[in-house]
Parts: sequence; C-alpha cells; structure tokens
Amino acid sequence: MIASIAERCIDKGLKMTGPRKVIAKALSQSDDHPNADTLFQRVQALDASVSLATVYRTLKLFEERDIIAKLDFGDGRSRFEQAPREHHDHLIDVQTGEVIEFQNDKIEQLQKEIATELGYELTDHRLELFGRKIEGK
Amino acid sequence: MIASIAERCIDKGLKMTGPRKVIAKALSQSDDHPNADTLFQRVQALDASVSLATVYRTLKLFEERDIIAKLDFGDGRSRFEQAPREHHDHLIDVQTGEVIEFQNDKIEQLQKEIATELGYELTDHRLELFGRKIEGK
DNA sequence: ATAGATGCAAATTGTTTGCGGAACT
DNA sequence: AGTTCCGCAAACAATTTGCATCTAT
Repeated sequence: MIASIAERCIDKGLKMTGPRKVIAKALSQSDDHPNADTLFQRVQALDASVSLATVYRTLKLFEERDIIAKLDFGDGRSRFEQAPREHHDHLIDVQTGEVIEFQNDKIEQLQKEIATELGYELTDHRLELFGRKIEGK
Repeated sequence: MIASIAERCIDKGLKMTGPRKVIAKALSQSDDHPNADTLFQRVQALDASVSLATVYRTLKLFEERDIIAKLDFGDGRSRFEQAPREHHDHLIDVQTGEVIEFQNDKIEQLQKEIATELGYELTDHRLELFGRKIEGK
C-alpha cells in the first residue's frame, strides 16, 4: 500500500479539514473511476453535510497537487482516480462501461519515440482503448 | 482525394439541405481541428443564416454516420475533423496548442494485441500525446 | 404530400464562483 | 486574529431540445 490520500495531502501542506478527510476517504475506498457526481454520493453516505461544490473544489485541488488524476472517457464528464502508484492506461468495455486498467511498457516506450521523432519531448499522454468482450473469455 | 463530405452524405441517404451543404463545405475547408464554435464562425462566413443549433445537430449527425470524427483534447470542448482518410492520432503542443497528426502502425498493432490479451476485441481507441517542442528542432 | 430539417429561445448538464459565515493554525 | 474553507445559490459554458415553420425528396 502507498501513502494514503490524507497523508499525501499533509505532505503537500494542505489543511485537512472535515470535508477533505471525507472526500479523501471516499476516493480511497473507490477502486473504480467515479465521476464527480458519483463520488459526491459516496461522500454523502459518509457525511451528508458535504456539498457538491466542495467536492468539485477539492477534486480540483487534489488534481492540481497530483494527489489524484483526472480522466476523461469521452462521455462528457470527468472521472477521477487516486494518483496512480504506477502509470497505467484504460480499456473501456463498450457494452458495460467497465474500465480495465493495464500497463504496457512497450507502448509507453513507443510513444516516447514517436514524440521524439516529431521533435517533441513527451510531457503527458492519454490512451484509451474501447473494446467488446470476446465470448468465452 | 476522397469522396467529399457532401458525397458521403448522399451515399448515406442524408438530405442535403442548404445548411448541411454549408457545414460540409466549412468542414472540408478546415484542415485543423475546430470546435463547434469555431466551425460555426466559419459557417457563418459562408452563410450567416445558419444557426449554432444546426451546426451542433449536423455535427452530431455526421459523427453518428462516421462522416466526421469527434475528438477531445481535454479542454472541455469537442473538436471535429473530416473522417480521416487514414487513421491517425494526435500530438498536442502543450505550449502553443498546435496539433500534429501522426500515424504509426506499430502502435496500432500493439493496441490490438493488448486488447486481445485482456480478452477484448478492439473496437476503437483514442491516443493523444502531449509534448513540448525540443529546441533547435 | 410528408417526413425530416431549421431557427429561435429556453432548457439541461457539468462545473465554477461570489458571498457571508465557520473552521483551522 | 487572520487566512483559508465551506455551504448555498447563482453564474457559466458547452450542448441539447421543444416548437412552429420551412424544405428536400
């Protein structure tokens, strides 16, 4: 296990207020990729007094501090996950919406090479695969 | 050159109305990746009577019919391009916002393999690289 | 003739913000 | 005490939609 979100907040000098603790906890307990609204519901289950505005503000804050990562699966809302311990990309099941994380060094390497060839230093990237489950698998 | 957008619309049995012709033309003339609003301005330059709502409706229609592709570079608005003659991905210059298209068979192949390994048939994917121009290149 | 398209304005959706009060250091 | 944070409601930006009216087929 890695440093909890709460610990990482403290490391970065953020005030750990009640709402932030709750949001950090809700994030820690999520091993999927909730959007703001879904996360808000989970937060509310822990403490109904926390507002949606604070969820948004806190998500933005955490993201700026690289405590969490903001994702975009093309459905118009942002999704969030704990700042990945290890970098990974996502495969989205087009039928169920299920999200599978994967990691592949070859593809990471290849991306770097492509950027270099084009005269760029790769600063970031986004890769999402969309697929249909193969029967019998 | 490939079939024009207008031709592809007719192929697919779409009514070619005035506004659609104008939007198709504006798209054809764009070799960048305009968002809806930018495209709307280009459309207006050709025919000021076309409304933004129609631009949105038509973009959605064209996209559903695979006549154009909708892209997302993470700035909160969708961007569009003619359905690519050849598939390609994008590298976005983080400093200028410039978008460079590239194509790389190895990475395409690798993505398919990854999906297969995970038990999926790849139906689509999205890859965006973000980079900083290397000095002197 | 008729199904489908359009313009306009109003509605939705996801997200951000101004403000007065509350909380952490 | 002072700065930062919070909840609430209002504000925003991008996109969609209801409706009465046109238009391509």
